[in-house]
Amino acid sequence: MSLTIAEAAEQTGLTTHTLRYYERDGLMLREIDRSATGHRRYNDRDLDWIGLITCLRGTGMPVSDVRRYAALVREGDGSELARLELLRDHRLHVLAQLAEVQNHLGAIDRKIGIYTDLLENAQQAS
Amino acid sequence: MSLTIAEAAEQTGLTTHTLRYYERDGLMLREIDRSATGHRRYNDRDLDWIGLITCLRGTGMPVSDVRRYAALVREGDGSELARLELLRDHRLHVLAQLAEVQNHLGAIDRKIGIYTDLLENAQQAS
DNA sequence: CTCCCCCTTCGAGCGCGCTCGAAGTCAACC
DNA sequence: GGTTGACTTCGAGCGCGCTCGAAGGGGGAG
Repeated sequence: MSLTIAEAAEQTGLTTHTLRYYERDGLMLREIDRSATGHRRYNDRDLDWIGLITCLRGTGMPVSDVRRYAALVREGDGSELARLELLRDHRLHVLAQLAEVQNHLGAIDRKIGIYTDLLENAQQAS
Repeated sequence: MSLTIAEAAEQTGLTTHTLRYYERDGLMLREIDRSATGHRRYNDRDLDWIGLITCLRGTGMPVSDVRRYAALVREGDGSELARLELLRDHRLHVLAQLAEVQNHLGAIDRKIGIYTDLLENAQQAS
């Protein structure tokens, strides 16, 4: 139940470079365990946390905010409200961004409709 | 019905810097008209086109693909199918990206639920 | 013992999409 | 005539998030 960095990379879909980068940039909850020879060993909790990072990053949260969130979790008891607020703020950003993308997508779909009709008519005419 | 670059920026929500950048990077359909003194004058068609660029960029299309699309439009008759394919490809990317974001958002919402419950119970206990 | 591969750290580099600043022109207003 | 301010071009710079390469250390297979 502990993975090398290469295995963790495979599992999470990130690269080993990115995993090390997240760690040195303070996004991880703690320093990753090491084997006797100094190699990183990722456990289940590490992978869960990386999963959460992926959700946050994948919805556009800046690395700096992920770092802040990680710091709150590291603080432990008492920071729950701050964490909740951070997540709720982010949620609103994501919803706004989704609405905007869907709006833009609607315009693109209309454009696609125009070209589709145009080409269908051209085919009929030929 | 022709706007200065500052007015066009205001209308489109872009900056004057970005408008010039789009032009020199080949995203516009043609060179923008100039006043007697060499100042840019944006007309309605320019603004419509910038609106489309905004939709494409706002849904994550890379500048290089917008440039390709603009080149196809400039080519004129005969490029309609290529334009349609480009838009359809992009549409699929957007849909995939939306699905991923919504998926990630679900995980975040569950996390928010956990913290919300936690804090409600804490409040009851106090 | 050698080979090979995966790991380590550190710091530099990169790709994208702007973003900015310098230096200059011109028109309008006081 | 001087000042202000919006515009011009050009090229450099920046912020983000990785991404990569150099240089070196084990450790297991043959």
